[in-house]
Amino acid sequence: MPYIKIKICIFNSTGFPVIIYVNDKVLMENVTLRILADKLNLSVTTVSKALRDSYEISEPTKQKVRELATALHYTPNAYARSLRTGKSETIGVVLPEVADHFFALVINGIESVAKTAGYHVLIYLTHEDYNREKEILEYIRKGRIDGLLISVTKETTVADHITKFAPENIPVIFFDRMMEQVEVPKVVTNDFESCYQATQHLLDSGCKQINLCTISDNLIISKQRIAGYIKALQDNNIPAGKDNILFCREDDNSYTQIYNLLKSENRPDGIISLVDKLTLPVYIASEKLGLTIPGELKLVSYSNNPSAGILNPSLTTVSQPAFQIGQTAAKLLISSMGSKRNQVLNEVTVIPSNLVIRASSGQKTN
Amino acid sequence: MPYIKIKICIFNSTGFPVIIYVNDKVLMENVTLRILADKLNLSVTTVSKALRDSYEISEPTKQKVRELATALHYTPNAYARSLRTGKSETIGVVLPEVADHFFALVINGIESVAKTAGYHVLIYLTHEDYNREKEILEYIRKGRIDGLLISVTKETTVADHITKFAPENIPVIFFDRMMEQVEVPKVVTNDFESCYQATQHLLDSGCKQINLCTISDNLIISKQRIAGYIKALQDNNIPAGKDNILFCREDDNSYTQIYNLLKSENRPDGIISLVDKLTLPVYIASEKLGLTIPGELKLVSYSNNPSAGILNPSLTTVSQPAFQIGQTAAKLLISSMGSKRNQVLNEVTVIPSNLVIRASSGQKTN
DNA sequence: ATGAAAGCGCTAACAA
DNA sequence: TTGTTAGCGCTTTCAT
Repeated sequence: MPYIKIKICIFNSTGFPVIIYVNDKVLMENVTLRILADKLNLSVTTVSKALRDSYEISEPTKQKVRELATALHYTPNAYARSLRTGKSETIGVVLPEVADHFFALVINGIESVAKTAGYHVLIYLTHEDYNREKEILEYIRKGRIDGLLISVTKETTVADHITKFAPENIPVIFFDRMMEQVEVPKVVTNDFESCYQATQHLLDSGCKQINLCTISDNLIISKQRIAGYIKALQDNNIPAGKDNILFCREDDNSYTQIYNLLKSENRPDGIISLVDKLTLPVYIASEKLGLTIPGELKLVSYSNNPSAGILNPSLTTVSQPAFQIGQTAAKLLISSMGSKRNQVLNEVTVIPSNLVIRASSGQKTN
Repeated sequence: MPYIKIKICIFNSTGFPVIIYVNDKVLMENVTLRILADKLNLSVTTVSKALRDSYEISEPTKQKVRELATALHYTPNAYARSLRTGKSETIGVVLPEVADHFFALVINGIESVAKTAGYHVLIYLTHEDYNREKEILEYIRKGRIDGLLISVTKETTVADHITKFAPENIPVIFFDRMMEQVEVPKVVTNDFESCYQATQHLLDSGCKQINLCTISDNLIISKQRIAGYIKALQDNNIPAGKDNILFCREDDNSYTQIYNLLKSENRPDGIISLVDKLTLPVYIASEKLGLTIPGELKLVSYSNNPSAGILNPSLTTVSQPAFQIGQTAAKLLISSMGSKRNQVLNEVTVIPSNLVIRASSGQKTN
């Protein structure tokens, strides 16, 4: 016997399917409050209130409504609700890059909080491009998000595109890469202190000449780290100059630069790497040159890479509280979205980084 | 003279600010089509059509409308438009983890395509938790997204939560971690072939006994890689058994397991690591045991880590086309959202992985 | 305790 | 070429 399938679709005025029958069985029905109301002989208002557990509605009615709603898999239409209430239960996250362990962990933190609080997370990547950042903010400023978390690009120097969110009543919070001149809350880590601490640690381990390796950039966080490094040296009466800082431009061959540094006459006996990706080059260059770590060269690196402990020798790191930064920023944002039209203050939350001492800095074996 | 600031806000019925005056200057006005229409003595319809460059509207009118719109920074209200059209210009991405270089690159690929096509990207993380995946899909099924890109958790074995999207007319596409039984397009890489190729490569380099190292899991992609490995051995008349596969459970100390393997009587002379994070342990264990790579042990690893080339010796990798997978999946999704109610076919797009031969597998010096 | 009516801002069918 | 009208699905007064 041949199988005959009859499918009937009923569309609404917009051309959207409302009911689909397949062989007389209702396959899908776009369940709205209206439909629930009709089936129960109630008004839309009552159903709406019942589902939101209003005190105005009697218990038996609520019961009936809830039952039917779950039976028909009712889910409120997000657009309609948002249009009416002006809220979207969505927070926007704008950041330079997601293929970076630090930012990835921040996103995890944000997402965990958002999920718990019932918020959705829209993510936009700037790829360190200021124009793209501007474009994105323009694009999401109206109606898509209830709040914004942002970590600016290295290029960002003016903040017009960010301050525009205030009049829209969309709270903004900076995380990690903030702009001092914008009066919104900021969640950052203690870059000055952590680098001061790292420097002091190397000095305590016996280093006489410590170099900094970084990628050239304009970020406040880099400047603060450098300042912390210089301050620590000064406090120990060691002259510090710009020539002790190695800027490895991203497009250059950073390995060669590091190799040359370690090969030179006055090579350092201590290195602080401000970025993760310069760590491996230091290890390999040292091995090539027969320099032992931590014997002849001590190393500390900013890193959130879980393989730090497994390197040989294990790597002393300054590890940033990425997950907590994300969590904290998200919590602050969500609570400031709750308070109606109360612009939150220009407060800075500092979550300290951890100096995790392992073998590469010489105070611990293995 | 004291500075007096007078701020007047006018709210609409919902309690939202419509106009804000500060000292008689309009600071903000929630610009809608209605406001544009009133100021220009036109109807809302005309303005709407003009802004969408309709052929029905005269050029001078369009001109006027556009001018005022940009002058007042008009942006259409996304909720209202979505409610009316049933489209949100948003695609949802559900995946296990973002702090994983592979997935991070996939997201970059998706985002690049979405951005170009004018789509927003909602990201949800499952953290390998099936229940969370189910919850998330339930949560976004109504009205938030126009299309879904998903890579399932290791735990996911049933697909009810995914098939529910078809009747909502929301196209779904799998990327990387797909489910064979669900009839939607899939974008994957050639796991069987790539592992076959890696195995053959090691055999060609002179290996007699090749072991596989992986984390125990149920993913199809892992099974396919293992199958490819076994097939290659068979094709070379080498017996292959499960005992040549080392399962490093995530919670165990994988380093110790690898160390013991390399220390044992019948240690392998070739290793294929199916996951990035087992690479460094192999390097370190070899060094501890005085085994030279590639002399006594040849190594290939699945990895998207950019530092593969910088390891010593440089690491031969199977690198997955993560970015392209993201791009392709997003393109397919967007094109299938364009075609009205035409369910796309159950097609599988395979984007091949690359075997990047470097020093660790012995066919290349340096 | 329940319901009628208005309207969020937009688009689309249908006049004029 | 422009305007009138209706309505997407929901929440929120304000009756009843």
